[in-house]
Amino acid sequence: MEDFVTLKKQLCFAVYETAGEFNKLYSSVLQPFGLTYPQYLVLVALWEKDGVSVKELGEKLNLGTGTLTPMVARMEANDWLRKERSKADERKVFIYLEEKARAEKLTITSKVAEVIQSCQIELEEYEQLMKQLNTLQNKMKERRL
Amino acid sequence: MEDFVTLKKQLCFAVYETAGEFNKLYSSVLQPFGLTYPQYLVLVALWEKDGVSVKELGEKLNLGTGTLTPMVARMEANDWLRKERSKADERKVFIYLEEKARAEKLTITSKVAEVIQSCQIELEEYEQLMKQLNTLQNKMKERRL
DNA sequence: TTCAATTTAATCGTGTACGATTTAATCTTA
DNA sequence: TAAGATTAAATCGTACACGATTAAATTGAA
Repeated sequence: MEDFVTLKKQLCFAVYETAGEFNKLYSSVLQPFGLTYPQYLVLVALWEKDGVSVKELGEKLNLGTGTLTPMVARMEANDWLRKERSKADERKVFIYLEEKARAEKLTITSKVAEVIQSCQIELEEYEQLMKQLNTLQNKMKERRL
Repeated sequence: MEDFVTLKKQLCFAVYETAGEFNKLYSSVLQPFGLTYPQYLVLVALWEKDGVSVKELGEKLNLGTGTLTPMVARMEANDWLRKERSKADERKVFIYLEEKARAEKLTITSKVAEVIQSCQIELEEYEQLMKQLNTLQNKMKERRL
């Protein structure tokens, strides 16, 4: 009558674990490029839309400046991107991809796609998971107003 | 023909985001108890089985000593648990719940359950997600041998 | 027009998380 | 049984991640 609370039964833990697995899997692919998994997500966001402010990037990735500022600095040091303070509004800092990021895009995304393919995830399963995770997220976001 | 690579289409990002949402949701519940979300997971593991070695705890949570050692130290400082070096094998360190952790168990788990309930997650959806996440994890684990 | 509210990033402190190395204890095997 | 292999935990260095605070620029209302 008591132990409903076990790790294996917790959805939160399943998500936590899966996120960890993705992190490890992607890291192994990205390491040769000198990229971490979160840094790769930044690149994906910028490949999608270049020249965004830190705020906008943060909204896309659900990250605050406490995380982004140092991460962007590291990526700048590694020539992935460049920061530029806006002339029009000096509070804003825009982030632009560097040549290296554009040049390596195809190589990196191909390698990543290759590894994901090799996991044999059915398209149907993939899409259903995406949908369910989104519904779940929305419910949690609503919950905390 | 090109931009299949967008954040919103990436399963890895959906999982990453969802994990973040869980973290924030749980944190808001746990903060009054002076617990972080990962620390709560440690408690769940110990409520399930008390008196385990650091290694065993790490296997259950998918965490290494680089993460666990300092975390356990903090939880020890906050009277949630106690460390004890094994007499039989002095390499091993066993972890035991303290009174505080046993006493607060019901209060904590009730509060957590309450918040999760309020998210209105259907049982069917919950179980399907669990199942799919597990299959996904297994595929990724297999992939990296 | 000025000064208080807001916005944007940077900074700070704490807490995971991971791979690699180190140290100490135990086990193996020649 | 002594040396080498293995195991367990601690330690180290790096990199997120978050909430709170700070500092500077902009906006807006009296």
